[in-house]
Amino acid sequence: MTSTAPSDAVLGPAPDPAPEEALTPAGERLLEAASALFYRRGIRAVGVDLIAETAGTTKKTLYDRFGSKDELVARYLRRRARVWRAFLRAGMSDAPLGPGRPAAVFDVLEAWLREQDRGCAFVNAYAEVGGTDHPAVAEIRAEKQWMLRYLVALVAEAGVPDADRVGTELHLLYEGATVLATAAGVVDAPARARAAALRVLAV
Amino acid sequence: MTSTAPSDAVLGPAPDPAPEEALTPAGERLLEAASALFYRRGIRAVGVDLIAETAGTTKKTLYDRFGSKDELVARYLRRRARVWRAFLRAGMSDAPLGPGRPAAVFDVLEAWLREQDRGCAFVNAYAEVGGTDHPAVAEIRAEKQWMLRYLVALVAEAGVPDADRVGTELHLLYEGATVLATAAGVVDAPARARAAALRVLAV
DNA sequence: ACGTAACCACACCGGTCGGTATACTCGCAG
DNA sequence: CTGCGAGTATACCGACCGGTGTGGTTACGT
Repeated sequence: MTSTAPSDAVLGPAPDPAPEEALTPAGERLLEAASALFYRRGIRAVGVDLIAETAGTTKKTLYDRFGSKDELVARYLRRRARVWRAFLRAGMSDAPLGPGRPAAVFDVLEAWLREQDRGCAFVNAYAEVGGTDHPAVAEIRAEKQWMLRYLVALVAEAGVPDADRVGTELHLLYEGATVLATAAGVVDAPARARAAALRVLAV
Repeated sequence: MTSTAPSDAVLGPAPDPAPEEALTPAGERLLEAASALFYRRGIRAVGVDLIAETAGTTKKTLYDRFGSKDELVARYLRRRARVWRAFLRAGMSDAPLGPGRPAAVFDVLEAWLREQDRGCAFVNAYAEVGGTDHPAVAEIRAEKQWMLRYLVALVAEAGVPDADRVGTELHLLYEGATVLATAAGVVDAPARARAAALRVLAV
């Protein structure tokens, strides 16, 4: 593809596809309403009655489309991963090439967190379903793994040596920045992480 | 005091006291049961009936002692902060002096996470109550701020320049390691963070 | 003309939620 | 001896939980 994303050669068989099964109009409204509510208030705090009402439809339709609340939660996370990846790739297309390029991820993160003030939906979801066999657990693991792979590939393409180690360290900074910006209210956490990233990249 | 903890001179008026109001025996059992259940399963997933039953007492006693579930949650977090700080200080007493000393925090974190497999109780709690006026929010903010101050003081005492900036970067790595070790299942995240910390400390 | 997928309105289910009320027993300090 | 704080046992409250069932209305493809 283009230089705006790590290549498949580095990433291995792109673990991204899964073309998102189509939804009926009411199903779409339900997923939209559920996503907003789950993210803002948490999963267990939101009942299926509220979701159906917000979507302007009924519980019957919700269960016809998604089967269970748990599956709806998994769908919510799967879609959110797709949205974040699109946002990230779009933001990275502006970033200049060179060894400092991976640090641009933190600029994208900063912009993202300006709108997404409840932090990482996956970390939040894991707080509620971790340690169970909830179908969301797999989506959470997948997202974190994807992000690590993306960062490692970015570092490798930037020509920085030791891509595996450096990519992992960027991942640590990325997660730390998200958590501190949100739970601790440290608004400049992404900027701080970006500065640290440049040092880790030895630029 | 001793060299096992940042001094008050660096930390400012130690924000640690609050001697923990005493509890009756039944109250103690309730808080103990609630702590274990909240941490393992999440706050909203645990009902007051289960807490009372696990503690071998009744809901009546729970509400006599704590007034509400929300207050019990806040107490749970307040106590947990105290336990973590004691664990941290005890672990740091073994760490050698010198510019690499702050990195020992990640050894302590690794040991802590070997037993605490649901990650950071404060991050998890924030996922459930963030964005509300829940009394737990203040405890969460306080814990994160305490940890930042502790790290900055550690860095300063180790004689590393730019303590404020470096302490913040260690904080990012610390939070990142906790989140990745838990939600992403990256078991060596604390070790990776420790290595990155040494580089940030320019040792 | 017929089947069917999508949707809506609404009623219903057992169970659990946080929280309150009543009534009783015990040990202890005045 | 009395009063009180602590605790136990149990019943109750309205609200909400996730999930199901019934019946009826459109619109569309064959």
